[in-house]
Order: sequence, then C-alpha cells, then structure tokens
Amino acid sequence: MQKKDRLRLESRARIMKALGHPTRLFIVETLESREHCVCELTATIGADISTVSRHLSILKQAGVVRDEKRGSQVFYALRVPCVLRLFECVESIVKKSAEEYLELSQ
Amino acid sequence: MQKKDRLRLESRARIMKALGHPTRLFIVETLESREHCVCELTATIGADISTVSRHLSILKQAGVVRDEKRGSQVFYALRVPCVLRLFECVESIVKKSAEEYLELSQ
DNA sequence: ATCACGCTTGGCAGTTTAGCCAAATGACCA
DNA sequence: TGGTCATTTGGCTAAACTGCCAAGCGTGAT
Repeated sequence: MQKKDRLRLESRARIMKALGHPTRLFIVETLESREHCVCELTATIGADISTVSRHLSILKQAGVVRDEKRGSQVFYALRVPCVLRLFECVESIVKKSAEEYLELSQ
Repeated sequence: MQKKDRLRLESRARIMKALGHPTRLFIVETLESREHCVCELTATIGADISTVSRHLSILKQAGVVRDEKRGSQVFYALRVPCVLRLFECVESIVKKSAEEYLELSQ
C-alpha cells in the first residue's frame, strides 16, 4: 500500500476511534446545539472533570471539535457541521441490526 | 441520563469503534466494490490471516459487514450502503484539519 | 499577594486491544 | 480415511485506553 493511502486511512481511523466512545458521542451531540464550556459538559456527564477534559482532548486532536479559551473557561464547539449526517448512517446500521435480530427471533 | 439514551450511545460507539482502525477501514473500502473472501483480503492487507479474521469478526459484530460461507471459503460483504457517505463526512474533517494546518504554517 | 475557580496533565491500576503463532474446526479431494 | 486448504479460536505479550486522584497552571477577584 502507498504511504499516502496508509496516512489517509490512519487519519480517518483516528476520527472514527475518537467517536468510538459513548461519552464522546454524547459530547458531540451536546455540541450540536451550541458550544459548551468544560464545566457545563462535566455537570451533564457526571464524570470527573479530568476525565471529561481528556475526552475533549481526544476529540480535539482528531479534529472533531475546536476549543477557545475565554477568561478562565474553555469553550468547545463542533468544527464540522456534518457529524449529524454521519450519525444517520451509523443509526441505519443500528436499525438494520435490530431488524435482523427481530427476524431471527420470530 | 436515561437508560435508553445510554444504550443508543453505546451501540453507536461500538460501530464507530469498529471503524476506528486503519486495517478495518481498508477492508470496508475494499468491500465497497464487491464481496471478498478472507484469503483475498489477507493477500491484499499482508497481515496474518488470523489477524484479518479477527478484524472481520469485529466488523461483523458491529453490524457493518455480513458473512456467507460457500464451500471452504467465507465471503464478506458490506451490510449497509451508506458507509461511503459516512466517509465523506470523515474526509471533510481530515480536509479541514489539513487546511488549518497550512494556514498556521504560513 | 493570596485565594478561588476552571481546566489540564502526571501518574497509577485495571481493562481492553492488536498482532502473532499454534492448535482446532470444517469442507473438499484422493 | 487421510490430507490439504480456508478460516476461526486459544493463548500469549506488548501496547493502548479509561477513570480517578492529586498536582500544576493560568485567570480573575479580593
């Protein structure tokens, strides 16, 4: 495989991997409406703030979110608008799995 | 968070996670054209066949691919057509990252 | 200057993942 | 039946991930 192809696959995989955690998916969904500071997200999620901060750092490194420091707070926002569409596809996989499960159990 | 929401996030995350590996992304891209048997995929990927088999098993469990045994071979195929569209979004994240990198390095 | 607040990072323990080899299974052929 | 081919699974080690606590760091108020 070409080096270029390998790099492309790796960067895509990094994004998918970043989205491959329930808490991080929740963060992305939350950011769909508007930007949030770390403290808001932490309050909603209920985990330790250090844990939330690490999740945000993973999303940021993958390029899914961007951060902006304002005063003592850091605000995170989605960096691309298409994540919702991405979820539609993922949801169709979930649905198909559920349908086939129902068919098999009939 | 409601149990229903938690389960939804978990099943989505499982799919994302399954796609979060360069080799598995390569497999999915390869299957976009047509189904392939494990031996074909193994030859292209260059890893041990047991490794490829494990990757396929992860994709199957996530509902991304389906398998069908014919004779002594097992053929894998995509189970949903939308994965290509999913990649478009991911690619847009990659592109945006590259653009901002270029801007910063100017 | 000091303190509180918001956040990030170091470090630790437990869990999961990735890759390989070797062994087991299943299908087909001689 | 024995042998071969295609694939899966067990078992192992190294590496990565997750979550928490504690410590560090920048900002803003007193």
